[in-house]
Amino acid sequence: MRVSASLDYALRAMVELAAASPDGRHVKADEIAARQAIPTRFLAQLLAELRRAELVCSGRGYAGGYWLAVPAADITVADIARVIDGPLADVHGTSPELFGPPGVAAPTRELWIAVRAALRSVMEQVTVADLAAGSLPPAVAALLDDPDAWTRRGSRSEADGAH
Amino acid sequence: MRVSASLDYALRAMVELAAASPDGRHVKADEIAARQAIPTRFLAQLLAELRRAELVCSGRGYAGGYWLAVPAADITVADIARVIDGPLADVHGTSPELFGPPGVAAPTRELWIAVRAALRSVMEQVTVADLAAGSLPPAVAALLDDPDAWTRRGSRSEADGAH
DNA sequence: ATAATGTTGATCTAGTTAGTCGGGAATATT
DNA sequence: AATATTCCCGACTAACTAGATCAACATTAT
Repeated sequence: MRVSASLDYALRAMVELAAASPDGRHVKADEIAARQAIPTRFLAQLLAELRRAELVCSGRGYAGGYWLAVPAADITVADIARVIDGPLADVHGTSPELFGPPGVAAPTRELWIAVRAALRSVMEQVTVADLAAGSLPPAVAALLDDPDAWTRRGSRSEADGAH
Repeated sequence: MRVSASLDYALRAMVELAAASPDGRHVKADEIAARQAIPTRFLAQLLAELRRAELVCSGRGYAGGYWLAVPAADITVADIARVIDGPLADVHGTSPELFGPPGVAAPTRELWIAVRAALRSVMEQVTVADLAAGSLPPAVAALLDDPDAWTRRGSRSEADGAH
């Protein structure tokens, strides 16, 4: 899974807005761009997409800026990903359930559906409120308990047992 | 997560080889291409990559073709994905654990690590032997029990409770 | 008015994806 | 030895996407 720059930027921007939302503050694009080291013009495009998707609101002029359109606890990472990157999972162009590999490879369809389900189990559970508060939901945080989760995996597995 | 044509093709080719492996049969590229509706020349490139990664072996001439270099039960989907597409997860260029988002967005790092862990929990568990046999490991098959896993998700969540 | 801010659409570059092609090298059959 | 069959390798292309920038315009508080 490749997390695009757009999604990373958009998510971080949303966390900034979530952090400001308890006070009802409006945050300017420039402010977010500076705090998160995001190219200003590029961020503006992303915020426009989020606005059209009605995840954020905006206002112009002196008191302008951006703020969340709904409570931070109601916006999941998956919501943002779908706005910015389209469907969570697709198998070279079609969605997994419409994908029909022939012959003996037919079960790869179930594989991709399972992958999507696994992805959803994280991305639909974590909200921008969680991220702004710095605490992931228990079911997700549990994935981080395994110290193995924090290490990069080599090209080939080393946990083959005897070989 | 976008599953590239390359990964889809390579995985299906590996399942074909796994299905032939109990008999020790060599399978020709053309044969796989025909059975799986994959462009022949393109498939040949992918098989060459898999050979360089020592997942398959090849031979030329009349009795030529491809066969698995190791038992099908030792080759996971993640192994193939890493050969064809590189690391399972990266956050616009760097691996999740090296990623250091500033300020209030810092916890997005843990998010991406959790996403990677979720991905691994499927892709490192399923082997090409499982796929060739048509039965996923119990822990993965459990993800498919929820009928929700089989449906596409709309742009916005409908499970908001009251709103 | 005017300065600050968001909005829109065009544009640009570099890289990736998906795929093709030609010619060569190895191997088994005849 | 000749030949048919198969894999091997590198170059090539066309289309698309990602990432980013810019100019001009619209809106709003002071």
